[in-house]
Amino acid sequence: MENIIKHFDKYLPLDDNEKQALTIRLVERKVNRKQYILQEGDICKYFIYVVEGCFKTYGVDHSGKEHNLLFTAEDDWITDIDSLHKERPSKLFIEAIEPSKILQISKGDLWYLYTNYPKFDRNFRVIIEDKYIELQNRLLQTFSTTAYERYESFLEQYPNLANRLPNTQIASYLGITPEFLSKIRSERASK
Amino acid sequence: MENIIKHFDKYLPLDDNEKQALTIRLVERKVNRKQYILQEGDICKYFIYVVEGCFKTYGVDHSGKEHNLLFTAEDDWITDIDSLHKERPSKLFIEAIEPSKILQISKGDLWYLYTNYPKFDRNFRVIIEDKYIELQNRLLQTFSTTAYERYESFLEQYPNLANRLPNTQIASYLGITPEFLSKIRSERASK
DNA sequence: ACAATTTCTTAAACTAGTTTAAGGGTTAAA
DNA sequence: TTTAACCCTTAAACTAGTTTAAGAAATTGT
Repeated sequence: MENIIKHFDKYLPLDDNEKQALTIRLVERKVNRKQYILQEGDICKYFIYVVEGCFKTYGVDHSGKEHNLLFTAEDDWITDIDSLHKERPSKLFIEAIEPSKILQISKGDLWYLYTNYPKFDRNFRVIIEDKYIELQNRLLQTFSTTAYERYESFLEQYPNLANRLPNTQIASYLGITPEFLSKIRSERASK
Repeated sequence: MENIIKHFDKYLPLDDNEKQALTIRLVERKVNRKQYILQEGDICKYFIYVVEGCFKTYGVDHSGKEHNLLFTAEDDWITDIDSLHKERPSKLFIEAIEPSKILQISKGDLWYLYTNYPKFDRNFRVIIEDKYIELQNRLLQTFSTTAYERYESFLEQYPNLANRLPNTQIASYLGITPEFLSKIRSERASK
């Protein structure tokens, strides 16, 4: 629980009341590698804080291929906002790629915090704004750079994740096939 | 000003105090076709509500090509959240593609509303969540469909914009060249 | 420690989308 | 009402990235 309190210090720090209100509503869970915390068709019920481990969020296209939208590691939040808010079936899978520990808060509890402790409205507004920025940069990059450049900047931006993830997953994140990533890597290596 | 009040009715409706606090902080501006309300390198100063007209938000790659991230028409919001929040130079251009009318609120005034009228924290949280969902769906689609499919679904999703925009702009939004869009269109027509 | 599964690489044939070029059509401003 | 700027289309040559296939290497569960 310490981690998540420290996490909020980066935004508007919580007072004791707010800390208490938050912590009694968080449920800790352990998640195994390859275990799903959300599957396509489910209605997403939780906003989730990752204490340790790593998750991938992906969609599956009509030919069955997976496309990684994002990775989420320690001290970051994950959910399907679309499904959580609109209470409609998710189009996404969220799967642990390492043994992980999470803190989850249900939609009802989160709504309770929003209406009774306005600071949560503020903090989650900023958290989501940060995620919006991340996504916008990713989209811009996807349109305006080659796969080679995207791989370079992935390595720079997530030096930490690059070691922990199989190349198949990175390829899916970059929007290319693992075979082509392999080619990029061998070109890179010969320099 | 009526429009924007009605707009908030879709979220948590504003009471008279809040309406007043908002409207005295909004500045109305007319913007000509091809006029910028944000240019690369600028620090974005406003959160903007589009009363009428239409804007494109795009980035320019190292070879000078434009890539449209999104279009924003009536009764929608536009800004560069990244630049506005972090006060760093924007990577984006926001340009009117029709003569337009906007209501702008400065960062300082918006922050004032956030801290003194918590309902704005709430409402803007939800507005940004909706924009996040939009962007996420767009990214997923970009990865998992062909240009042909993307064009089809653009026509479905924005029947309204399809007539108002030149094909060059649509191509840039779809992430393809105008020449290839032209090919897609002629294939479509021959069916 | 072993068997099973997943992952990585290479290479050849292929394809979706780009580039370059050129002609004709439309819009907008002087 | 002419000129400039932009827009749309077609077509041929090209290229970034895919597909298919197959073998070797690394991880993982038991």
